Amino acid sequence: MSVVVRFAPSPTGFLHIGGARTALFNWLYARHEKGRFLLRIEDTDRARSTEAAKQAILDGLTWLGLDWDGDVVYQFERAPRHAEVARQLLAQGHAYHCYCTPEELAAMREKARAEGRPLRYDGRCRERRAEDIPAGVKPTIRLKAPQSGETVIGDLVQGTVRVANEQLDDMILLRADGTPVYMLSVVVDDHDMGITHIIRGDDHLTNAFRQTQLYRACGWTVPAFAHIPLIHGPDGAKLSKRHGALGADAYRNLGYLPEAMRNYLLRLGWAHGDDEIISTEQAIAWFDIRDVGRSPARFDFAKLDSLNAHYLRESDNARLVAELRPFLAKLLNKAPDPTSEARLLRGMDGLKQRARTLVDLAAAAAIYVRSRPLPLDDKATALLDGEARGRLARLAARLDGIADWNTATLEAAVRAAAEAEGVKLGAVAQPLRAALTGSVVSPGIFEVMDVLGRDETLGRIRDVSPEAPAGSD
RNA sequence: GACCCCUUCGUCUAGAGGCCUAGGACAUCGCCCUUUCACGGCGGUAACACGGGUUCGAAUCCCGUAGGGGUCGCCA
Repeated sequence: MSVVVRFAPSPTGFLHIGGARTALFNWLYARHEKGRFLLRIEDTDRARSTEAAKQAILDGLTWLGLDWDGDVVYQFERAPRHAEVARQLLAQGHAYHCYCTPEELAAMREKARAEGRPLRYDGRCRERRAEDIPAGVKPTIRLKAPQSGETVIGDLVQGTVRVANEQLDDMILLRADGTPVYMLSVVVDDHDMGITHIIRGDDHLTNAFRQTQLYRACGWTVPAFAHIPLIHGPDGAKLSKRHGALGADAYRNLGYLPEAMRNYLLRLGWAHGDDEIISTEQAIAWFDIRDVGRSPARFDFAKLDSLNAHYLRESDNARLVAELRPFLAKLLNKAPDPTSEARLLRGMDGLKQRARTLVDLAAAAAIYVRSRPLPLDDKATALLDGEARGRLARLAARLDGIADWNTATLEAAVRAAAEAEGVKLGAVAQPLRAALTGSVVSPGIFEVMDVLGRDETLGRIRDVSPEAPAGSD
């Protein structure tokens, strides 16, 4: 039997990190098994579902490279079919009308809570006689669930989990207004879509029992379940926004690469021996839902950062230049011009090994994009005292005489200058870096000069020279 | 409260009775490389929640305790 899985988010918010991992695991399992990965938008909550949230989810999946098969299924459109199944169950005697009002139900729960009993519906409408039916009350339809015995699910991640049927009550299938509830919609859709494996968050584990009862009542095959642990914050509690409970777009804006996100999320709860850097191809080849761990993992930005730094270093330079555009535009309030982009491409090898995110990279890359005169940060300013500026002026004359402008000739010139001044290389190189980059941290200085070219290099040095105050050129 | 699940270095994890003096990665500390910062290299600190069993032998199996999490809607 071919595997069919689905990712079924409700469009009431962005694609958060937990959902992204659920989608990843479903996608990997489908690709590994050469099955199908379907997408269903659970938009039955009309009040909370929004078009923007739906789009954010689709964009998030696309950005992460998790492509789905076939058309997106919208659950709301299938409400008539869900209602039909409920009425069918009613006709077959597997469900019944319940005339209890929300107020009665609330009172029932309150009483149970006060008496320390489980908060379950007592099934009082199961045997309600015709003359007892209150006038003017629209009934809901409830599942007539087994009252004894136990319901067992064989979960691919959690193992065999069983619960006594007394713990489960008769759930509502169809609301008084005739609309289906989530539990019904999910089961009907999963069945109709031919889902063979339901891979979802652990928070649905208890739902699996009720859904199993529903599958049985309908006479349908129960799919395999795999409830994956939730992602927690650094403190072990629920993931908060500050700790990473962000939408996919937020991670994108934070400068993370989709392949880094995939690798990080994959290793949260799943491992393949000691492997840490895992390509998507390897992930597909190795992934098995049975290898997912049972304990929840904590989200750790530091590890994500290190993975991102790795993928940044591995990235193609041209791609990075392109990825950098929006970050640079935001940082400098202008898009890089062609000259800058050419410099970025040449200087990328030196830049990318120093960054953890695209935001870092943009900040470092700004040295090739900013126009003169460069703003100097505090440390650079402190470094450029009168003595240093004097040395730079003398260095400029020496550089001007270089016939062939490349890292080797530049290094030779700067070293010769330091020697002539009777100082260590750093005493010349650091002020030079300050003048050329406005900072005391940058890629190798000879590389910077090479990328900048003769005119820009000399210009930037002149900007800080004693004779020509910054900003005069 | 009831039911269910979880528990190896700070974090993610390897580990499926002897290969464990518990391995890797991130983080952290130190050293090397070095014009800065990174990268890279080398090395260090650091964990089987606790208590009982079972067994010749337990991180691995069983029971209990503690801690954490999830679920108990005419939300999804």
